[in-house]
Amino acid sequence: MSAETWLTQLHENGYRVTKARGAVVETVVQSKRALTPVEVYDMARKKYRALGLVTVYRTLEKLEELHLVQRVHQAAGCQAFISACQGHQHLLLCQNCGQATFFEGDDVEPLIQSVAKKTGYEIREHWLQLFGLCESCRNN
Amino acid sequence: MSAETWLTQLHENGYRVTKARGAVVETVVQSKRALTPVEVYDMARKKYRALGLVTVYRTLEKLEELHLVQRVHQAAGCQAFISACQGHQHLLLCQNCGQATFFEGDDVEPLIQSVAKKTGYEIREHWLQLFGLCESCRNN
DNA sequence: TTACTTGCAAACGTTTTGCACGATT
DNA sequence: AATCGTGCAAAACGTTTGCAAGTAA
Repeated sequence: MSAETWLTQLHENGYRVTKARGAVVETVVQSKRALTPVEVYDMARKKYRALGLVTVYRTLEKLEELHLVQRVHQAAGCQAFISACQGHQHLLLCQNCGQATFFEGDDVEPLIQSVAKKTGYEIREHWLQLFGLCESCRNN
Repeated sequence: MSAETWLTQLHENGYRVTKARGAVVETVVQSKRALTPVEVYDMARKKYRALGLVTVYRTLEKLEELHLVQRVHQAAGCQAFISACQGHQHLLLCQNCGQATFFEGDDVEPLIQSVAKKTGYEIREHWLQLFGLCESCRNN
């Protein structure tokens, strides 16, 4: 998905389209890795020098609210964000290069049903992440 | 598992058994919920007043290292810890009362194999958490 | 006795807030 | 013109570190 689409989404939800938001959105859309707010700040400032870190936080907050971005949980912490425009998806992360890949998790449904039955829970959300080595990192 | 077992484990790994560690361990072992360091601190201080927050952090670090405790990732963040004495397990969390239940995730293996095949990844770790309402919270 | 452990205070990095100025609609 | 968004500075927060005193082995 393109940065323009995201900006349109922001606009349609009553938010204004500004240079600062443009730089943040472009940075996150283009990245193949999950980025921390400071990483977004450093990268986006190459596109728009006057950008402030506070604006990065506030923009990421709005993007998360619109489900354009999702949080990535890792051993180091869970302050990293990645583009998530296709709705809820499961993540596969390369422990070497950090590259993130989404995968379909249809197979999770039966597991959820079975756990719900065994435990008496009503399950409302699930969250699955896999970690390993991507093809190109395996070959090095 | 009991607090004594944990303290023995600490001892066998070259760590000393102290009142401070006893209070932290007892608190975490007894809890059915994941606790943040500050929550552990507040609760453990009822058992040992002189306890410092720093010691809680340092003790949780050692317990995590020995795999007696595992980190719980939630929307609010990933600073909560829960007893994890049975090795790697999957968590089911009640969104209302916070109660945590472990469940077997044998069914995850085929999914992992299939993703590995499709993506070319070598998958080394996985991480699955379910969220919902526990039986007693559903009935209220 | 020795080395590990402790609590305190201070440092640190991250995230949030208050505010006057600036920009978008 | 009105409202929303901005960057700055400062505050708040969670976590880590240095250190001298205390404690387990």
